[in-house]
Formats: sequence, structure tokens, C-alpha cells
Amino acid sequence: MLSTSAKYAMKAVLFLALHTDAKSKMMVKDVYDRINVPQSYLAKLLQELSKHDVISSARGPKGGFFLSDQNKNLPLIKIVEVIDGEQRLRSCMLSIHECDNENPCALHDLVGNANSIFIKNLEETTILELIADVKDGKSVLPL
Amino acid sequence: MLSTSAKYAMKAVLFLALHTDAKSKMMVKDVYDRINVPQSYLAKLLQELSKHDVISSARGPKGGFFLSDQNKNLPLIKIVEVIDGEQRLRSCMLSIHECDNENPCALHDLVGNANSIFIKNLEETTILELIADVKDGKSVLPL
DNA sequence: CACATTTCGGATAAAAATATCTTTTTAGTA
DNA sequence: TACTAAAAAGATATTTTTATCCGAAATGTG
Repeated sequence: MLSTSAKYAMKAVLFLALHTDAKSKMMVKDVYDRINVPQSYLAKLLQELSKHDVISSARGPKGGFFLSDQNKNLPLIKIVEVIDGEQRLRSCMLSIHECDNENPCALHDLVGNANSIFIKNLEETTILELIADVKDGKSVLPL
Repeated sequence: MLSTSAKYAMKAVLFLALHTDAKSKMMVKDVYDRINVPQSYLAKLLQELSKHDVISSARGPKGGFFLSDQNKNLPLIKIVEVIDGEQRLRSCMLSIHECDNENPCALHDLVGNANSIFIKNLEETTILELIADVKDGKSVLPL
């Protein structure tokens, strides 16, 4: 479903969404242990996300990574797509070529359905919306 | 979600379910190209499934792999559990320790939910039930 | 401008997953 | 019993994913 890398990325972005904005950035070294992701690997992932404008960054002193308001309005799916590509999440459960939503295989109802719901949720929920609930105490994000 | 290996295993078992029983077995070499899985790799997977009594086998001339009636009554989840282990499919989307169905994290509703449906379906559907629909022409299995 | 700080980019390493090959064991059959 | 066919088991190779390291580029600050 999601690669380990994508999970890391998701956690990191949500963490940054909660703790940063254009005026207060965070360095990799202040993030990695909070979300339990290897430091150097996290750095790479953040670079990648930054390169694709899912998150923002600033070099030099007082620099770091952060989420602009624009970033926060992106749907969650963007995080996954940058790290895992567009195919991985959407490919048929059994990697059957002939199988898609129009021409579903026997397993498609059991499987693809559940996956479709997930994808739809990722597409329709923005980073901001997700963390809003956390800030309001409606849900928890024990990263 | 499912590893490539688990997908291979799923395809192979469904194929065997459709084409074998205690009286007519199939050899690896008659299966692998039908479901598009590397021969030697498939052999390994079938051995593993056989070892865990998800499928049956007989050595020597006239031998091969097959699904007994008992095998066919197993829920689909067994195939996944033997190949991927019990954890992989069930682990929290973000691998967050504190997160489970009782104490869901912010993403759990978006994600875990869809996954729970999938798991439930795998648990509640037997191999036999799935292929029955295929045999009846109700669904397709273009392996 | 010099310096410290921090991301960026490239190269490399380690681990896990996937795949192949070879030998051994088992079982049917002439 | 000897032979052959097939799965089982073990060893090894390849590829992909995950992880680390290091020098280069950029930027704020004295």
C-alpha cells in the first residue's frame, strides 16, 4: 500500500504542519527523533518533498523546513505521489493488467473497493484539514 | 499492503483452486506461465504454502500441487498470512505504536478503515466462495 | 566580506525482497 | 529393484528499498 518511505514522509509532513509556518522553521535534526525516522533518510525525503513543492525550505542560518499556507492546502495524496509515484497505490491488488474499475476482477470487490475509499480520502483531505482536527483535540497524532 | 510475493501466492492459489482437486494435480511448470509468475519463485511460494497446509502436494511421478476440499474452505487471509506474516497487513498505516482500532490516530479513519474492510473481506471469504462466482460466470479472474 | 549554519546533491553502503540454480528426497512404475 | 518424475531444501544471485556519508551551494549575521 504505502512504502515505508511514504509513511515516513507522511509523518514528517504532518509534524511540520503542526509545528511550522513561514515564520518558524525546523531543521531535520529537530524533527527526526520526534517522529522516529532515521535522520539522514528523513533529510533525503524532505529534500524530495521540497523539490516537488509539497513542503518549503530555506537554507542557511535560521533556515530549515516548513509548510507554507499553500503547502498546507495540498491534499494528502500529494505526499504519497511524490515519494511512491502515482502507480504504486493505484495498481490492481493482483497486478492484473486487464483489471480496473470498469472491468473488475474477482478480487476487485474485496480489495480494490477498500483501496478506492482510501485513495479517495487521501485525495479529498488536505493537510490543513487533518491537522485542524488534531489542534481542536478531535483526534490524536501520536507521531 | 500486499507484497508482490503475496500477490503471486494469491493468484497461484486461485488458479489451483479453479483447476485442481485431490484427483487432478498440477506441476509448477504448468502453472507459472498461466499466471505470469517466475517459475522458480513460484515453486518456492507453493512449497511454503504447502508447508503451512494452505495447499496440498504430492511428490514423485503423477505428483504436483493441488487444493483439497479442506484447502478450498480456508479463508483468503490464510494465503496472505503465510506469505507476509500476520503483522504486515494489519500494522498501522503510519506504523504508529500507540495506534490501533481502540485508540485510533488522526489518519486511522482515512486509512485504517479502508484497510479494515479489506481485511474483514479476506477473513470472511473462502477460496471456494471466491471461485464459485467465477465458475458461475458472475465474476472474472483473468490471471 | 568572512564565517557559521543549514539545505542540496551525488556517491555509496546495508538490508530486504525477489529470483534463480542445484542438489536431495520422495514416490510411482516398468 | 532400477529408473524417472516431481516436490523439498539449500545455496546463491540480482534488484529494489532503505539508509548513511560527505562535499557543494546558499544565506543570514557580525
